[in-house]
Amino acid sequence: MGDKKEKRVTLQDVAKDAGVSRATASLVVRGSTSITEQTKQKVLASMNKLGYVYDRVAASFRSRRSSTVGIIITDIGNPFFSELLANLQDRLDELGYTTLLGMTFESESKQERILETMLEHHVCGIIMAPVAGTNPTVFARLKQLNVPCVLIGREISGARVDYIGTDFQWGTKMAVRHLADQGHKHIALLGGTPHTSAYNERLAGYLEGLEESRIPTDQHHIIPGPPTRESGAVIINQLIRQDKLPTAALCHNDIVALGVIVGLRENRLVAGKDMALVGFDDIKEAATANPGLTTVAVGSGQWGIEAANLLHQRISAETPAPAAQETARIILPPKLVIRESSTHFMGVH
Amino acid sequence: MGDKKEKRVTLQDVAKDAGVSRATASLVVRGSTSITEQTKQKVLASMNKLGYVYDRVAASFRSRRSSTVGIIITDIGNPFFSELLANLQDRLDELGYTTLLGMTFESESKQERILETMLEHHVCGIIMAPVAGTNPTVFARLKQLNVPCVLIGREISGARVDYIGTDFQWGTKMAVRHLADQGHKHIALLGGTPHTSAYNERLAGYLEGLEESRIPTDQHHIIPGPPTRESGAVIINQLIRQDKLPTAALCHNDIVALGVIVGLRENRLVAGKDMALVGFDDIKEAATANPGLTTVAVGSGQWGIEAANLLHQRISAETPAPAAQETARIILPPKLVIRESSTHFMGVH
DNA sequence: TCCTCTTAGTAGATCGATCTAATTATAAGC
DNA sequence: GCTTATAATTAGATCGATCTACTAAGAGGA
Repeated sequence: MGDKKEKRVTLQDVAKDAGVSRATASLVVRGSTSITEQTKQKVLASMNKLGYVYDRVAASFRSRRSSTVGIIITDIGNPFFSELLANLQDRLDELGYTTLLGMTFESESKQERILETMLEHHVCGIIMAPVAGTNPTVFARLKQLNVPCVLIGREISGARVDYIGTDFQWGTKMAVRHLADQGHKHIALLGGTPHTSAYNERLAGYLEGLEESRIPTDQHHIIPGPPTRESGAVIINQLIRQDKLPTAALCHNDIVALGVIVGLRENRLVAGKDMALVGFDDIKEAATANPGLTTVAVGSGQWGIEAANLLHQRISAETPAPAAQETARIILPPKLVIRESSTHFMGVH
Repeated sequence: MGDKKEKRVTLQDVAKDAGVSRATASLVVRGSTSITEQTKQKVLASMNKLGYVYDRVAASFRSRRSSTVGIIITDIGNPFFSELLANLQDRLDELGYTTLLGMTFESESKQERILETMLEHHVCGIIMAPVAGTNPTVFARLKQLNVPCVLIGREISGARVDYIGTDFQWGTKMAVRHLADQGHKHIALLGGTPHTSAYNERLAGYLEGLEESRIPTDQHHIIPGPPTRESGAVIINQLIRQDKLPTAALCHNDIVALGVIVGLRENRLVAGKDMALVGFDDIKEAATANPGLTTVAVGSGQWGIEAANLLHQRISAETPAPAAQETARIILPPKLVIRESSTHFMGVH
């Protein structure tokens, strides 16, 4: 009958019911140690009785702190990111953070809008896979506002920010040498967004690997492209039309490689047999694809956990001298996982 | 030198600089129409000059409103959910919402904790794929707190909440009939979490399809299991050990089907040839798998968009009489997508 | 007994926007 | 010119928890 005003239950109400002050009730919700077990129970009982819901908005408004973390990724359509995100989110959850999610779809303007909104929400930290060509000034801004930030997978030159990634160069070199060991002389580098650290490192590793194997580089076999399945298929069709098909290819990542498999199939060619293939990331699908995809495993799940831990450390730190703080650079070692796509070649080298 | 206090720039500061009142400045940030272009420009200029950052926390604290929406999914490891999430998030972004993300990994206690935290954050709405066996009282609670909620893919009996899904029963029936049309008499139903609406509907469609095709049901060919790749492989190995392999199988979803393909391969059997296979969802991988996976497309992307639109509508509505409100039930039609996995059977029926 | 030290609890100000209700400028009608 | 209606702007209260600084009550030591 009397649901007139429907006022929210506040700490004030709880305190009154429990016969303590608002401040004491506040200390109870925050788990302060300087509260007797007895009063604590009294307050908890009242909270229960009245159906109290903690108001994080009010709390973080007053305290100028929050327990929310922003995660910004380019596109969850790539399973690499879903696997990363699952672990990241899970770990952040364990650490007591709530996550705000943003997806940029590789658009810098979208990224800036998302960042701005997250700042408006007072996130206490940000974990992001930056879009290609991100303006490093945004990181200066974050530093100025004292919001720690961890980059994953892509470094931005000029940004003094924590970074988690793998040794793309070494991983790529391993892959090239593996293909060279199989006798390949025509090894392409397919896909990838130029002007990103992740691409440049791969390119360097690719060139280095070729050189060490004394294979001349062929500019026609270095074909960048968006990191998508479609892109892989498109590139293969293009190579076939130009009659420039290499005997082996190193793909920017696994989904590009999976696209390449499809592109080959469209042309009645069989990945692995007609062309050796190596991917990058080791997403789940790589193991179950047909043929099984040889790939450079980077441990995406581990990245997520490390990123969460590192950010937590930054947030928890007192940061008395934010300027003097060293940035961390966590490089997880890549590992070549050999499957059928690179070991069943039946063509002519 | 003088970065002593580092006070945040507030609307007050902006107002003073622009020579207007705090209230006016507030109206400007909110894009009120009853502000002259002239004063608006003055205020915007001051905001720019002082580097003002809108404080959404303070705003939503005062207004008891927020522009954040909670998304709760079970596991982003399933590409079905990543595709859904990408579209959902994108649409919500367009509508001006920020998303809080939670992952339950099918744990009800986790789900309850996540929900609670989101309520503490004053989300203005929730979109969720509920875990199996979700207690309907949580929805009553949401209704009481006046937080609209849209369920996706799973209905909870007893919960009067909006729902978006597909006609699982019809989709499954179509798939069974397709297999029956190919001459199959032993069609299994593999994977899926019992006691969920999504499973029950499929089961009903499966039984109905068999009946219409005058195929007797075989309890040994109804094998539930978690909706994961691993599960698909495990089930197949189990069937082979028991020498109960059907000639065709309808899988709970695509990743189970992909797991089945792997399980078959482990036993030197070829999906499509030795056993016909139909999945559910039509994730991207279904098209590029080998063999291409016949599946029931449900338009996951569309679900996301519809869910966002519906929630937006609920949030925007005045909801003068929340109790009288009808719940929406949006059922997007499923579509059978036929690929090689169900059309190249070479065994004995 | 008196003083100090620690522990448990509290009063009152405060964070920064938005709300309500009122005020002042501007236009419109006669 | 004067009233009335409408548009533009504003003062001051307010949301609910946390913070700062303070008090009260015991504990322990000399």
